[in-house]
Amino acid sequence: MVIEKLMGIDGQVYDISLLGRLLWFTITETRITREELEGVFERAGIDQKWLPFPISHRDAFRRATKTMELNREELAGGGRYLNLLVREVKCSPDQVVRQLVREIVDSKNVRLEYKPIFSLELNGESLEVKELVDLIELSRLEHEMVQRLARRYEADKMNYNGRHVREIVQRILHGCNPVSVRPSGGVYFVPQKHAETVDGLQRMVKELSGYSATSWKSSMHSMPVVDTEEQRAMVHESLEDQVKAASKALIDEMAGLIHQAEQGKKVTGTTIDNYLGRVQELKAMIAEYQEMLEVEVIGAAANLELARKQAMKLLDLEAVA
DNA sequence: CTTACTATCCAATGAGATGA
DNA sequence: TCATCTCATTGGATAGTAAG
Repeated sequence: MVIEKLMGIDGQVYDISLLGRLLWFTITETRITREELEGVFERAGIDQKWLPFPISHRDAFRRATKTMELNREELAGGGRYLNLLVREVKCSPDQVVRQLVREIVDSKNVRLEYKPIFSLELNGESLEVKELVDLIELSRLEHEMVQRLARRYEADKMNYNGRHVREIVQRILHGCNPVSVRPSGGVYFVPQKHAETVDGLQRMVKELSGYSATSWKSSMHSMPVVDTEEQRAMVHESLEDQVKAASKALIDEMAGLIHQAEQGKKVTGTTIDNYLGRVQELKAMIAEYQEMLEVEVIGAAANLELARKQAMKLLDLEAVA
């Protein structure tokens, strides 16, 4: 039982028992360099072990070229639309080649024109752009896209984006055994014992909001969940749903593996360890919540037991092989 | 072969347009 | 005014792919 002092709106301080926190966040498009990110971690008091891997040139090249794509830009004259597509042509350890393809949809004459117009190459770390058609033929839009590429690539090499940041947040949150309160995520309950980590996350997201690339800022909010019957029921119900869903996902995945194994495909020990690990993780989570809620999580536990049995069956398969 | 990462799909959501 | 739709955005899940 966790007792906290909370000030009521009447200014009085009350002793209140807290179950945990309800938290929600949104991470908007972000541009942040690794150095800046290290600074954010430092100031928020987050362990540097959660830092992402350095950005690879290859990925930066892929992201930068991907932004050259266009969808249904209406052309002068009417009835004709321009699409720009980026397609990968070659990928080897020292070179990536992509081509920018012009697709013109002509709805009046019911025709499709399709033509590679640029070759975009990454040789080692350096970007090279070669035109495949006469420059005269190029439209203003196409010119712009190509001109923007070099800067885009430099920027993407230096900066992590919103997706990266979201992943960092989620990885850290995962360690707090969160329960999604809404079916598709977005709002999480986190037990009080992880309140410190949640505080750290909130500090981190606040710092990160300074690096949002849009007018919308990243944000994370949380509010205390007071220990009442009603709140316990809310957490319990969400937990049951989540563990059932997670167990089912595990069972289905393992069923697929067992099927493959029966077809003669090898199932490696590490794959099985991976599943057993996930079963253990869920089990630990149920244990944590059972202790906290002082209830038996019966339905979910039963499902998890099924998952565990299936994992054991996988183990048997491995033993035979 | 495993791991990391991107692209892509799907569902939920909310704003705005449209029409009865 | 209200119901219905379309579109864009967001988060989650997953398949495919290249590096190590």
